[in-house]
Order: sequence, then C-alpha cells, then structure tokens
Amino acid sequence: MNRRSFHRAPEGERRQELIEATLDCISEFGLKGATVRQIAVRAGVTAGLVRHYFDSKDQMVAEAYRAVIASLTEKAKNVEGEPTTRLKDFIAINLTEPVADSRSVSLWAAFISQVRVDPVLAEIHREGYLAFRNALQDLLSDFLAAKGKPASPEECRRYAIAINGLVDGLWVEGCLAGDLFREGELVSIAMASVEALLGLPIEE
Amino acid sequence: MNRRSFHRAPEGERRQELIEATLDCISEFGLKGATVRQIAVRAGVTAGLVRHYFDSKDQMVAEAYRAVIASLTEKAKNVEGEPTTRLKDFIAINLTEPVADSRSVSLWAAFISQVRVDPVLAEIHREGYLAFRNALQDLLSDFLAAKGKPASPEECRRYAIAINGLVDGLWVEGCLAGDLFREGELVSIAMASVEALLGLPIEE
DNA sequence: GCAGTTATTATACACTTGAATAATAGTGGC
DNA sequence: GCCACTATTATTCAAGTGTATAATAACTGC
Repeated sequence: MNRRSFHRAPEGERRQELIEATLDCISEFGLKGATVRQIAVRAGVTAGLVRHYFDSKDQMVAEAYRAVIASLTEKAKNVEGEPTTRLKDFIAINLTEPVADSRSVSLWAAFISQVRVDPVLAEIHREGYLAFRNALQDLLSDFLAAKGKPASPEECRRYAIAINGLVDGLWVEGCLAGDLFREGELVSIAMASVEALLGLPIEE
Repeated sequence: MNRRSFHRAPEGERRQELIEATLDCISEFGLKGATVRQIAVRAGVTAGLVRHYFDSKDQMVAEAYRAVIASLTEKAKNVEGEPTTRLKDFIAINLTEPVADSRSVSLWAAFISQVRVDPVLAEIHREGYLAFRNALQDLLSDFLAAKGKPASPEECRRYAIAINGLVDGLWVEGCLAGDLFREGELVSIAMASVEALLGLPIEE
C-alpha cells in the first residue's frame, strides 16, 4: 500500500498549475475532454486535489477563462512608445505568435461557445471584450491626434469597432489555417487595411 | 407494459430532425451538454434511434457541422443581381439575422473549438472557409471590374482576406453582444469600411 | 527531532455517458 | 386483412463523470 510521494506546492503556484493544465486539456481535447482526471494527470497530481483548490470544476474553468482573456489582452494593451509605434505593434502582436496560434483560438472558441450557456462566462467575456476595444479606441484616438487628424470619440468608436473586427477576424483565420497564408502576409494585409480604413499611412 | 406510440418518419426527414435537434442542443447546452439522450428528447424520439440513423454520435455531430456551414454560407453565396447589389447584400446578409444571431455563433464556436481535436471537423471547416472566401473573392473581382477599377487575382485575394476578416469579426462581435451596438450600426460600419478598403463608393 | 497542520493521495459513490441488444409497433404490398 | 419489413422503443451495460470522505505524507515552527 505504498502511496505516491509528492511535493507540497505553495498555494498560488499550484492553483496556477491547475489552471494551466485545464487550458492545455481544453485546447487539446475540447471542453468535454477536459475532465477533472485528465486535468489532474496533466498537472501531475491526483483528481481529488482540484476540489481542494476550487469549489467546483466549473469554478476552476471560469478562472481558467479569466486567464485566457488576460493573456490575450495584456500583450496587446501594454504596447508602449509613440502612437504610431503602438498602433503598429498592436496589430503585429495580435497577428503573430504567441497571441496568434491554434491553441489560443481553440481556447477562445471553447469559451465563446459557452457564453450562451453560462452567465458567468458571458460576464467575463463582455468585460474582456470591452476592455480590449476601449484600449484600441484610445490607441486610435492618440494616433489620429498625432497625425494631425484628430477624431471625435464617436468616430474613434466606429474605427475601433471596425479595426477590432478586422484584427479579430484575421486572427481567427490565421490561427485556424495559418498554412493558407504566406509568412507575414496577414500582418501586411492588416497594416494596409488599417491605413485604408483610417485614410492615413502608418509609416512616417 | 404499454409502449409509447410513435410515427414512422421517412428516412431523410428524420435524419434532418435529428441534426436540427443536435444543433439546438449544442447551442443551448454546449457541446458537452448535447448528449444523445438530450438530443433525442429534443427530437421527440428515444435515444436508441440515433444509432439507427448514424454510425455514431460523432458522425451525427460532424453532419450537423456540415449543416451549419451550409446555412452560414448558402445565403451569402447566393446573392444575385448587379455586382454592386451583390456586394451590398453580401455584407448586409452576414451582419443581420438570421445569419447574425447568438445561436449561429455558438454553433460556429463550438465546432471551431473542436477543429484541433477532430481532423474530420477540421477538414469540413477548411472546405467551408475556402468556399466562402473564394465566393467573396469572385464577388469583389466583379465589383471592381464593374466600377472600372479591375484588380489582379492577387489583389482580389488580399481584398477578400481582409474583408472576410472584417465581416467575420463584426459578425462575431454582433452575435455575442448585439446590445452594444445600435440598430444597423454594424452594417453601416461594415459598408463604410469596405468602401475605404477598396477605395470606392459602394452606392452609385 | 518532534508535534501539529494541511496539502495530497486513495478510494468510494451516485450518476451520466455512448452504445448494444431484444422486443414491438407502425407501414406498405399483396 | 394479413404478412413481411424495419423504424422505433425499452432495457441493459461497461466506462467515465464530478464529488465526498478518510487516510497519510510533507512541510512548519518550535
């Protein structure tokens, strides 16, 4: 009756590991393949431990979704420098790895598909979406002002909606079938499209 | 020992009903909530019948995905009339009901999330995506020619990628949080964006 | 070192899952 | 009206599900 030996991890660390394992399983096996047991195997622990850290599996999945949203938005929101550089970086970051990869879009889609089912996930989604779009709107506002073509908040809102749609759409396309595009093609198309949408060259 | 009375349906009809019930369940309860039993209840039959019409649940789900793709693309691909009208209709159709509704995006996302898991679904997705984008590319080619600005296939390809991304992105946004936009706003933004992208007015 | 605390394991439980099987009821042909 | 055919139901099964519980191994403070 030998028990497995184990390592006692600090609380925050193990929670993080479990969330990461949850995301791995969802992206590899889908939401229904991400069972407590499978997640535990991935995290290198036994299934019972999940309930020591989370009230339920559903709660763990919800927290995992928060982590996805955060990782998708943080890189894009933290662009720095001149408005022009920031806009360019925003586009490039969202359309190249690690943001643009098949794992990310699988996770995103898995959660999106639950938004109608689970109000908790719906709320998390809405917050993330608005934060992302507002960050883009501010970015566009700065960019247009710097280029000498300042726009009203209402105009910026419309630009943000359009460009957010464009970038999201290209992101999905690229993640799902990257092999249909040449290296750097999506970024190049996105840059040219944003220039056309704003009626301004992005480069100096 | 009274058995339930039932109706013997023609083969094609019942298959259709089962597929429709599958989609209803996926959109309402998610992929993992769409169990054989739940689907059977929705279709008004008993669970065993599923295996009379399909080799397995997975096969039924795959056929259901084909049906989704078909319904998402058929309306958009069958636009008719002058190139200008067709382009306008293409945009409007994709961004208004019944194509743009929360059920559609839930189904789409549920399947997208499985593309990495299930090669069968991946193939169905790729076919549908390419058919859709190629239809758009032809549409754009006709439109540009009609407007006296004919473009090379390569240019049309880039336009098609960008506009497909834009429309897809706005479609997702609208389906998931339609209440964040005013009536007709997404269509209006899309029209203006496509005009800017192509450098041409769509209206006469 | 040792005792107390608790993170972790192991096991059990009630329930759901997709699938297989056998019985039966509806239907079309004669 | 009866018969053959098969679509449909009812039941069963083994495997897998999330969760609850109790035993235990790993750390912490002393």
